[in-house]
Amino acid sequence: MPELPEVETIRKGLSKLILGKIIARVEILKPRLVKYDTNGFVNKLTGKSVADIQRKGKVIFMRLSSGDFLIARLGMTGQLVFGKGNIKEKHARVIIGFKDTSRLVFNDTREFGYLHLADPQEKKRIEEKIGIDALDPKFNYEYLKYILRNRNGMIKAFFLDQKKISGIGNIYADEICFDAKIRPNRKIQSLNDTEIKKLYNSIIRILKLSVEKKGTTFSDYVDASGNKGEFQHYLKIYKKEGKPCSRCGGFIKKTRLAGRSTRYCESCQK
DNA sequence: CTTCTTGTTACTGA
DNA sequence: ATCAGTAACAAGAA
Repeated sequence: MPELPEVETIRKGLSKLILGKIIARVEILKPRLVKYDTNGFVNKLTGKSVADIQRKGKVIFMRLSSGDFLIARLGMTGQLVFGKGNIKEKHARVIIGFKDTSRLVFNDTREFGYLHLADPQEKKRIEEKIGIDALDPKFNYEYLKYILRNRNGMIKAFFLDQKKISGIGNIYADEICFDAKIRPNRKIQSLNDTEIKKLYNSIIRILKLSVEKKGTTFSDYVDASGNKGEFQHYLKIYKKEGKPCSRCGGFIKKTRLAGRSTRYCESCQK
């Protein structure tokens, strides 16, 4: 579920809820979802606290008081929910209990996400493998044009590839293409400067608006306090197949692209 | 029963 | 080397 706006909402929420709290115990319910060794994971967390929380693309980096990083990848259905007392979570995979008895629970129904403890060198290495964050101030129109040069895939596949730009997933890729009036299957080389500019503006507009609305809740996504997002009420194309296009009344078609379901308006997206 | 799902990676073939 | 398509991880909804 979580793409950039959802992960950013979680990051902001956690930053208000857990910074400085001393970790008293760590319960690993699904060892497979902890990289890499279970004992080291518990030992390196116990007695430490989270000093600050960063994000790049869809990845959360929690810097510990020790200097190590607790890295969270949420996959499709991962959640990081803070709570007090006993929370009955059916799909809890890791529970981090704080000294004051509050706790942070990593839930993940489909188990595609994982937690990872890394020293500063490894954290840097992981961070460098991820492309520029789509809301990084350094990501401007010239930057997008630069990373698109010499490429010739379909624009949506490019957006989904986290090594080029990070943070855009299947929902926002379709919403961005719709907003820019560009078909998701357009070849990169066929895009002129005006179209690249429109795509750039749409990336920023859509992602910022969704961060404002605290992300999209379709099924699993909740923020660090367990609340749903609001951006699902603003979606224009995702899951709208069969309905008339809100912009032009045209037919919204569903296809498959880069292995993912893809929606676009046959009339106003060129 | 089937097909679908917000992510990522490995593998295949072109 | 680059690109497109598929399966795999696993669980649940329709």
